[in-house]
Amino acid sequence: MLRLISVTFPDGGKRQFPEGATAAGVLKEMGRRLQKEALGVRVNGKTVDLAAPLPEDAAVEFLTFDDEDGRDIFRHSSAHILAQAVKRLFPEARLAIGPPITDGFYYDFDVARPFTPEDLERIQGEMEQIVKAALPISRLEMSGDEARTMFAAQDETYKVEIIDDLPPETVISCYRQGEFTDLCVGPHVPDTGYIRAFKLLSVAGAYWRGDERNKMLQRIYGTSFPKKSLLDEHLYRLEEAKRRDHRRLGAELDLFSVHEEGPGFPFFHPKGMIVRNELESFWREEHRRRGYQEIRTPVVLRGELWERSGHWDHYKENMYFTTIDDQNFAIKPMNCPGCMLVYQRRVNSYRELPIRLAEMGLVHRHELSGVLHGMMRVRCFTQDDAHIFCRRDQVKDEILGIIDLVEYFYREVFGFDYHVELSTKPEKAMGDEAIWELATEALREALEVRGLAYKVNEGDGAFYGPKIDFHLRDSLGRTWQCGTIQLDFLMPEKFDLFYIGEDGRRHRPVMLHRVVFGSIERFIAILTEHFAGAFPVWLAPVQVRVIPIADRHAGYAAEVTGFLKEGNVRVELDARNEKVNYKIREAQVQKVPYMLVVGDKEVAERTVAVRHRAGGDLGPMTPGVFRDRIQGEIKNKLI
RNA sequence: GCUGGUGUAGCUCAGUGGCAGAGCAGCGCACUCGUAAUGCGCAGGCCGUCGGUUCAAGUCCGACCACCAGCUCCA
Repeated sequence: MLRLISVTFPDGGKRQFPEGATAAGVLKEMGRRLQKEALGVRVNGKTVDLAAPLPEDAAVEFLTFDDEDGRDIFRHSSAHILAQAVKRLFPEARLAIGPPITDGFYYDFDVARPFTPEDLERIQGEMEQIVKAALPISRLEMSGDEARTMFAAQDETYKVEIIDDLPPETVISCYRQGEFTDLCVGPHVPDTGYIRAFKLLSVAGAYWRGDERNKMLQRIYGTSFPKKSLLDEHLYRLEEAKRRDHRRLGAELDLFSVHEEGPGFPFFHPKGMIVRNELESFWREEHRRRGYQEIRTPVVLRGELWERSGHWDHYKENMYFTTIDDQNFAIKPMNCPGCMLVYQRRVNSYRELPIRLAEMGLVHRHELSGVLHGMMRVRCFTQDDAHIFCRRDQVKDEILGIIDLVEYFYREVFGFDYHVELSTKPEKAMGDEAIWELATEALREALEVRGLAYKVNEGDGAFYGPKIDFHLRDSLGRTWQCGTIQLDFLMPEKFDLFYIGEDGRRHRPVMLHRVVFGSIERFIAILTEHFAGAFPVWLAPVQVRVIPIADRHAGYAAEVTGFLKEGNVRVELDARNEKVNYKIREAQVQKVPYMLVVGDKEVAERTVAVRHRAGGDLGPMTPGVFRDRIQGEIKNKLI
């Protein structure tokens, strides 16, 4: 008598299948489209191979390339094909790890000689053979001992190391395709023929287990898709992203530059300064409104101060030093110690707390040469810093206030998408466990109260305290830390800060470090990429370009230009002897929001023909109506 | 800092041992024009830097510098 098992589908439907049925078997009863597209299956919440036998009561959900888990299975199988190809061409290569990543996959190899671009082509060719052969992929399970023996026999030392790190009783799974077997939890697609379209993109060094003390392995990056058209689309998107790159746009729009003469020390051009100044004045206005007072502290301060603050012990690798009158001075890498001196200049009362001291502080940090990246990662930058000194019972409200401020900036004013991380105590830290615990919990609680989703970033806090980080995305999807809130019980201790309480006694304040933009440089880079250079009108270096059609219209055009200038609009007159098409093209390329074309008709009717960079021809308007319109957009910071 | 790649005109790029090139931008002249590039002309180079090989180096070799991708690190 054949036993039956019950299978439940995502739509709630149930069906019976004979015991031992697999998802692949079930799939045969489903639509043809799904049969073709299913890559794996989620059974009772766990993703497994299509070939895995189903349990008695199975809620199944087939995974395709449209599901994140489906994509991961697909890319993971792609990585195995890469490893197989490499082992065929370079039998002495040792395998490390090869996971799926957001837009593709990679595999790390230990090889005697780094891969060349020509090697990559050969590997790509070999992978094509493997795909063409459509080798069935099967799962093997064994004990840790068996697995260790097998991989040791193949001299796969990294695999052995991974196995040794697993609890001894773990059942080890491997996946085999043709002559190639890899240690892997899976799941995988049924055969190598599924990986129809793929491309190896680059090779780079990567440390084993991400630790720079370990050996550097060779990592090959690739991407793969079930259809060639999707691959082509992806490659096209990468090209498009390059057009949004802030380094390219920074030069094209004449915003900023970096030169060999100052690696990592960016130059701001007149147009870049307009964006910067607009951001700063908006920032000042908003901070005044929220009870901050602005200060400015020196860039160079005595070495002793940095010993007291703990920077000498924990941060000196990143600092620049100098000598003045035979005495040791440091260029500030952070603004906090200077700000402490300002707090300490007088005795503060509990009535004054919280004291919020803000500073657009220029800091210099020695970053490793290999990490410099346009304006995103530089060696000198301006932090929109603030240090808040408060009583313990005020901490939570202060944190909430900062979160509110960051959300207002990011979401409402700029329309950014961002994610939040909670960074905990790093290896190199000051202070004891208990104080870190207290500080970390305070931050966590604020996030919970606020209902913000966050991920925990273990060991990534500052040396003086844990932090909440706000990350923004660049055009290629890489994320950059911008805003941060850091809770610090230690620095006030080091500097013996106090306030006089209601009881007339001295009490220790708590200090919060925070930035909203993070650094003006990085923020402008993110802004540039986010808007692809087409800044909102309030930030646009040139808001309007007036374009007379022929010489005889220049007088009226100048009149219109003057009228707008008086209304505080950043306007340029393009009176060059060029065709309208030419001038419009150039204004478009420069992403100028508004172009005002004036010819015979406009002169006669005292109007301007308005063209918007995205909206096209908006028709005629009087200069007055246009000015009201653009001033409204500027005032409301319309995105 | 590490691994790989790349440095030629302001920008994008040709030039694989034998006279340094093109397009765009710039400048000049003509055209006076209606919503994304008018035509003609002229200029513009320490071929990243330093050293080596060679009769001869943009080209081959070495070191360094900068940039690009990634790793590690970070606002």
